[in-house]
Amino acid sequence: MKGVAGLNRHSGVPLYGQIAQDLEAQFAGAYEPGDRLPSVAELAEHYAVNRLTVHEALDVLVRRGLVTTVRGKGSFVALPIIRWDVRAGQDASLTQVMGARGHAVVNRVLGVVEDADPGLTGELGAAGALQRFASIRYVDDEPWSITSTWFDPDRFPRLDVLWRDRSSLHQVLLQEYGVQMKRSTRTFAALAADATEAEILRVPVASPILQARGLNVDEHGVAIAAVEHRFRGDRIQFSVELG
Amino acid sequence: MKGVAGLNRHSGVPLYGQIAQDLEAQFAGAYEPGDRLPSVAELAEHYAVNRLTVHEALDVLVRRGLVTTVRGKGSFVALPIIRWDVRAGQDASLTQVMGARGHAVVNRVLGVVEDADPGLTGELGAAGALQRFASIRYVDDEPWSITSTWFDPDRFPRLDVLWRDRSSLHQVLLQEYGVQMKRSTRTFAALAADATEAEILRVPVASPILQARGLNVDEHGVAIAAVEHRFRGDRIQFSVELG
DNA sequence: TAGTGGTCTAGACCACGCT
DNA sequence: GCGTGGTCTAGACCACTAT
Repeated sequence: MKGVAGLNRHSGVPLYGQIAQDLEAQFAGAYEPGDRLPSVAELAEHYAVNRLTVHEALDVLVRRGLVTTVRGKGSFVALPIIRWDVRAGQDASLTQVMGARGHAVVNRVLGVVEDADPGLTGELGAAGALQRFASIRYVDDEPWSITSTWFDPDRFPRLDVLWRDRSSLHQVLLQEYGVQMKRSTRTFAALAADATEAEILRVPVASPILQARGLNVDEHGVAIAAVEHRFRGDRIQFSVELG
Repeated sequence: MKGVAGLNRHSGVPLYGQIAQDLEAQFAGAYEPGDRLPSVAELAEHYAVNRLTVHEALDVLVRRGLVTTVRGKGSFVALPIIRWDVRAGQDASLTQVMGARGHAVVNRVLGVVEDADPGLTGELGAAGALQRFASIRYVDDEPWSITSTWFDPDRFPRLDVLWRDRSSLHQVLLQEYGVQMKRSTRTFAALAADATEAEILRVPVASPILQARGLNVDEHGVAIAAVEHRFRGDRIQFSVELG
């Protein structure tokens, strides 16, 4: 069974690319999501290439989200991607939407720091420095997004204490300050995860990240918070009604 | 100058990751965008590691868009990312916006095929199969996005002929059919480029792609086209004012 | 202990750009 | 021809999982 798959060493296409393509083609039919692939050693023998070459092929598929590798266990066809529409309208927070569907959403506040970003301070109409909250959102114990939220501490005193380990910021604002927070503007970009983000979100370095930045306002349209979300690209999409 | 950079072989962090971090840190200060980095061989000697290990470090930075490598020439600090806000409101097409700023926008129609996607057919209220236009958008001769656009051929007969090699679809629709096309809904996701997309957009495989799907409507709010853009993540961001 | 994927080395050859 | 990055091999060692 050597070289049976028809690898071409002089086609200009690297062997690991050909192997990745060959494996991907088999995912439609021969493999089910969750199936274990042959081990690196077995694949290396099957394709008659070095183990490293197989590893590079798997690396391509891992970065594309088609394969998951676990050290000591094996390589697996990735589970079908669960995409959630975070419909942009109104006041529906992810915590509420997902909670209604029976998912456990936990928001963990990592910490609060002073941040004197002049642009954001102006947008929020603050007099002094802002408080920046860093938090991670987990859905069913899986990390989904990293969020930075900037508030004016003069407008929301003691928020750093009140928001500690409570899932929903929306709830805290409503119950403690009587403020109904809504999304106002959002800017979307596709980024690649750096080492820190990758570790927090448990994805490979350089995985796609959907970045959503913008402003949140109260019921009178007054800006009360600046937000930056970094969603795992394999878990979230964002829907918007325009104009 | 061997091992001078303080690489730690027993920290659990792979050497290529440490090297990537070390290089990235130097980009703020020691290097300017466009500067050539030392060659792989020089870096290997500097860090006292194998060439392959350096290559893996550069690979991380390339995938994150921080470094560009050119075979036969060298590795270079990537040029500053030009991000363009495609403000979502109204009828402003990218062609118009960029043209007004002095950039040459060319839209090349790759081809037209029949596509009987039942979901899209229903959304467009079409009776029969749709026409799917595949096109690539170039800004200053650089590929920026791959677009698929679905039309009802009964509503826009001969569009496949009229839109060949004309930059602006908006213009064609306005001049030939008297229709003012606007964006209606958009869904954003972050994906990883597959081999085909990567080649067309001239980016590495698995680079971040900002996918925007949705509907376009005429001045009466009637759906006339379904659209899917795949933007290079390093070239485009999308801004939206929410309701 | 055996099997898995992850990293690293030394060395080789290739494709490409420049001079 | 020479230097560049890209690919590939053979072999080694490691970290982790399961039994």
